[in-house]
Amino acid sequence: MKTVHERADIVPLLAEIFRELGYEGTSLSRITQRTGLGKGSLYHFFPGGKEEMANAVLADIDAWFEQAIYRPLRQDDAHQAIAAMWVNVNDYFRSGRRICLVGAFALDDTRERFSAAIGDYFIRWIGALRSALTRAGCSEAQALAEEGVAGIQGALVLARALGDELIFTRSLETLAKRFEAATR
Amino acid sequence: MKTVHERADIVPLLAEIFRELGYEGTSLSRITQRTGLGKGSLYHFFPGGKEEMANAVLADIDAWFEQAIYRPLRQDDAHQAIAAMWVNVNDYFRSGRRICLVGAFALDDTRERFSAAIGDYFIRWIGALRSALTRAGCSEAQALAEEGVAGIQGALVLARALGDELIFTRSLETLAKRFEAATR
DNA sequence: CAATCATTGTACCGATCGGTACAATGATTG
DNA sequence: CAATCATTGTACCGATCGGTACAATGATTG
Repeated sequence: MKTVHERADIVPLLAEIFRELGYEGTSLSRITQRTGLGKGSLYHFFPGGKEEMANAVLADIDAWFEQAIYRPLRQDDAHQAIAAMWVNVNDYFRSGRRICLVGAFALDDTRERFSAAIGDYFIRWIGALRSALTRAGCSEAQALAEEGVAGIQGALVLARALGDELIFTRSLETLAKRFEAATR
Repeated sequence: MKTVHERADIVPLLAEIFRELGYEGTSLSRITQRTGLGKGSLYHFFPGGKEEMANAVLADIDAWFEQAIYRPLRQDDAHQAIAAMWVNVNDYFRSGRRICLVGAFALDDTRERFSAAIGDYFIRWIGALRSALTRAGCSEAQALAEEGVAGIQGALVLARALGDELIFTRSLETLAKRFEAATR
């Protein structure tokens, strides 16, 4: 028997595995188990092996954030885009049950492998958020944008460390209020 | 030739290795290289292997935070203790060049192995900080304490991701100002 | 229908993994 | 000085690592 897959369907599965196990903790045998794809298929779609898989995942994540978060922040109504960001981020990270793969990669030496993609992700997020804040009339837009993105990353760490979903959503609400106060 | 070591001298070396490579990324051969200790010594001091080494590191970290951060926050003058916390944290994390091992462990599935120690670390940090904030007259002490600890963790992620030391120190200063505004 | 070619499963590779066994070493103790 | 015992270096273990080779499969194309 032979099941045929498409590369695009595999990337989200890989993302979830890397998220749970980290780059070093993700072995090809685990990938085989959880995706149902043999090594033949895996290396057919990703000739560069594990590193190419991780790069594909990072590109996929970047594309999602670009269309769902960054672009609205840059182009749409500033207040609405910022408000939408909190909602979308809460959904995307499943109220803190899901972590940010980019943030996790940044913490250990897998950062060296993907430093360009990792730096880009945060630079663009902060930049887009600063843009919206500036348009909304915030005077210290850069500092507040950094604080917002850092706050989200920190809330993810706390939520995972405490096994507490509520703390993530609660942290986002606190940040949202602070942003509202700074843009009126 | 034979060099004799003590267990207490090894733990900080192990801490630095785990910090850089993560739990899964830290192999015994890397430990051997960087500590200069052979497997014989390593398993003599830590019969439980890698897991016992990580536990020893976590206990060491906990002890340092207890005496340098938590206890002052609980017992000393609230304003002074909070102000000292920002300084000590900035030093300890080397302005963001060093990461928080506990936070990093929380993000992937090494959390399962050490969940008790990881949860404890953050519970006690937040608790001690809340205690100081309450004594200083802050009305929303719990929320602000969570925001402070999360802010530090997030700032570490950002500093590493951007390879920017300044952002960490700057984030701490922003948090410090917010705390001062809330306690007067 | 025949030929092509993307996709797959399996067998296999050397290197490294975490861990064990144990004799040699040498400081400490009586 | 002799005996003890913590500490060490080395050889070795099976399991798993990431990766390669390649024949078999089967959908797509002409």
